[in-house]
Parts: sequence; C-alpha cells; structure tokens
Amino acid sequence: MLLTTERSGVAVRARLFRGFGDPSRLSILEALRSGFHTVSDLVKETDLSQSNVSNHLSCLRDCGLVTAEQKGRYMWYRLSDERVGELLKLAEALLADVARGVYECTRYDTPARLPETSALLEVQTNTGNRNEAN
Amino acid sequence: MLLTTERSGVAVRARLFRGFGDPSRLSILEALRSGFHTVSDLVKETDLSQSNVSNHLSCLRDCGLVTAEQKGRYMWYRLSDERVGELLKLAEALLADVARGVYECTRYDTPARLPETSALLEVQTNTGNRNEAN
DNA sequence: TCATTATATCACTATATGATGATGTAATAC
DNA sequence: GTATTACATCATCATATAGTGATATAATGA
Repeated sequence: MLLTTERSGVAVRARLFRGFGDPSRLSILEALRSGFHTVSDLVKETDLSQSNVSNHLSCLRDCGLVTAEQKGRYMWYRLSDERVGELLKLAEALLADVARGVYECTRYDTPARLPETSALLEVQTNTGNRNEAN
Repeated sequence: MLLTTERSGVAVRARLFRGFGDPSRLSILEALRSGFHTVSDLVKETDLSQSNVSNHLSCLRDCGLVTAEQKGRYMWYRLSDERVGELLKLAEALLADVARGVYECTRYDTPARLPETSALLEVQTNTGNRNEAN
C-alpha cells in the first residue's frame, strides 16, 4: 500500500511542503535548480555548514525532493523531478502577487528573529482556540 | 520596497511554503479549494477546534494564501489566488511519483507520532554538521 | 434588553525543528 | 602505509510552532 494522495495524504503532503518550508533547504533547492551539485558546492553556494547541508540534504532526500548519486568521493545531488522546479517557480510567481500579504505580516509580538533579514519576514505561524461549537 | 522574489526572497518564500507545511493548515486549504467557507464550516470539515482554525486562518491570511470577507456575523474565507490551488495540485501530482521516497522515510529514531496515521509519515527534518571545509 | 452565535485573540505549554560541534567513514592522494 | 578530502551521522541545545482553554468582541435574534 503506497499511500499517495488519498487517506492521510494530508500529513504526507504537509511533509512534502515542509521540505520547501525552510530557508536553508530552499536555498539548497534553488541552487540545485541549475543542475547537479556536490555537497561542497552547496556548502559554498549557500554559506551553510557542511553538516547542516548534509542534514538538510538527507531530509530532502527522504522527502523525495532530491536524489543523489555517488561518483568517487563526491555525492552529486539534483532535483528528483522537474515538478520540484515548477513548484518553486509557481511559488515565486504567486509570491510576487500576494507579496503584500507577506509584507504586512507581524502576528502577535514578533518573537525576535534575524535582525537584518527580519521584520518583513515575520509571518507568524501560531494557532489556538476552543471548540464549544460541537 | 515590496520585497518580492529577489533579495532575502528565500526567507519569504520559505514562509509561504510553511503555510502549506502543516497538516491542519493543509486541510483548511484543501477544504477551501471547493470554494467559500465560513470558519464554522471549516471547523466541521477539519475536526479542528475553533480557535485552532481561527489561528491557522490568521496565519494563512498573513501569508497571503487566503482572503476573508465579512458578511453579517460570518467570515467567508477563500483561496486568495488560483495558483494556491495549482500548487496543491502540483504537489499532489509530484507526491504520487516521489511517494516511494516519502514512503521509505524514517530518519533517526522516529520521535513518536500519531500511532495510526504514523509510520509512513515519518519524514524527519533534522540537520547538523561541522564546517571545517573552510 | 439579554441570550446566543460566530469569530478572534492570547497566555501557556509541550513538542518539533534547526544549527552546532564532535566524530565516523569511505575514497583518493602522497 | 599515512594524510587528506568529501560526506554522513548524531547528541545536544535553543528556539519555533501548534494546540488548548479562557476570554473578548461583534452581530443577530428573542
């Protein structure tokens, strides 16, 4: 039973989106859009530490977003499917139009984040409530 | 300065993807694919608590993924852009093919999750390393 | 008016998640 | 052989995030 999109597909798809939902991983994916990269390539391009990149790659591989192939002592990574690139592109386009929304984002008190990149990025993701509506 | 996709766009886009990257929010977005819904509609359809739904909606609105309009004492929510639906669809299609990847996922020790939905969903997202490569 | 319905807000708490640094392990180079 | 390079793994810790329950608010209905 290969759970694809039906039952409990929501949780799996959420996982998939999470793959894209981190700045470090997104940087890696962006880098891979231009083709094969080794881990050290990615370390250079993203300015992340080697273990950090490796761990994220491991996660991305688990999610099925990238695939790897060993050649000598190098591991060559690439996007697993062109639709990964399409998703990135589509999100880009979407963002260009809903940017105002993201722009305005500052829910609650903005729990403090990178001082430089910050401010505009504070799209809080919090939740809460009661269910008396039953 | 309306940061769209250029500088620091990675962080913003990651935020956008995070909007999709949670099972509860994804359920809400899925429900909204079929059109306008009130909060109470969504509470029924998703089995989440009212405050939970409201908080997630607040987050989704901040991300620009949904928009709302008040009519009387009801708030009518809908997807803000058809590309939101397209992203959901594309991810669905992608998942159908990379499902094997997600299927196999169990990184580290699988920190315990929903006993029923579980197992297959365990796409761990951890990271780590050292950077001596400098 | 008061009750009820529909929704939002928020403090609080438990858990998930990301980054780091240390270390393991192959593959090549010398 | 030893050294070095390329990468993976993992424990640890700090922070982000989601859910809950209580409460606020606004709109309608009686």
